[in-house]
Amino acid sequence: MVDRPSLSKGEMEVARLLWEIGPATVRQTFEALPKGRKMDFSTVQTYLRRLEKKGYATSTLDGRIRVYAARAKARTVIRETVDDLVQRLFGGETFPLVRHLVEDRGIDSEELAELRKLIVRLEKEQS
Amino acid sequence: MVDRPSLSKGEMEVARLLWEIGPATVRQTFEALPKGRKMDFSTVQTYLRRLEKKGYATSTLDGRIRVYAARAKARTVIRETVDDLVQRLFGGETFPLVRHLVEDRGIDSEELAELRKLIVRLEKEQS
DNA sequence: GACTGTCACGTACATTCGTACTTGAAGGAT
DNA sequence: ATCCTTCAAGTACGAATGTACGTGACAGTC
Repeated sequence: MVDRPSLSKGEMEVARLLWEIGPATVRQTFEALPKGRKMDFSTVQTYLRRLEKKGYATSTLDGRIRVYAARAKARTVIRETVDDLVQRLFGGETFPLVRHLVEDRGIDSEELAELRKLIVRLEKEQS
Repeated sequence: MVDRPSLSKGEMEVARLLWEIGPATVRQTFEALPKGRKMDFSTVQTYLRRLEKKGYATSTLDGRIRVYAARAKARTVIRETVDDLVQRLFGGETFPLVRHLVEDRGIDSEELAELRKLIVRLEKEQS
């Protein structure tokens, strides 16, 4: 397990874009920003550079254009990040966070149904 | 809605302690650290000071001892913090985080059962 | 009443973060 | 050939962060 410095908030946003759109140039990443999320082109560039330095991405030159690709798997990074949050904000307990999510935030009925299925499945597996 | 600067990771840990043990001195907070979590006494002190400066805590002098108390409600801070994470790491979608939590982390059967009850209740409410 | 431990409070300091500008090369349009 | 656009790469820079030390006041002990 590589031990990477953890992601900063801004880096997280850009990393997510990389996972979403796959290998991409700075411009493509920049353009993948959610509307309403204003961030300078060169800021995106900086984040990508930092992601690479931290080991979360790689890049290659395609001609004179640099293409960045995620290196760490989304799932892994999510696990690490959420673990950290759970430790710090919930003292290591997962459940309160789950409760907060389903109770205090809008989960629509479709998602609720899906979630219920998931739980039933897990309960079966566990027994 | 007071608009506070967001909590840093270290501040989060200490804020959580304050919520957990209620109003407390630096020493009490320090001693409430989970075993294994080594943090200097004066580091705790700094975090408490910063929490106050950011508006998350208040303090009063009791004799010559300063007592800190949480000012922002845990629930609110958790909502803000988790909102931010969901935005950045999941593009605003709550469900993937919930799924990650119940799927990829150890949720024991007791918690699963409780969660199922919770969902059923929410489904009733929603209809 | 000198010594020792405990605080509050101020200060420190390297690192990381957020956010961006500058410079110079390269490629396309005229 | 010249101009504009687009990049890469380097640099910038104040604020926040993690982590802690120093100093001076007070309190309890011998």
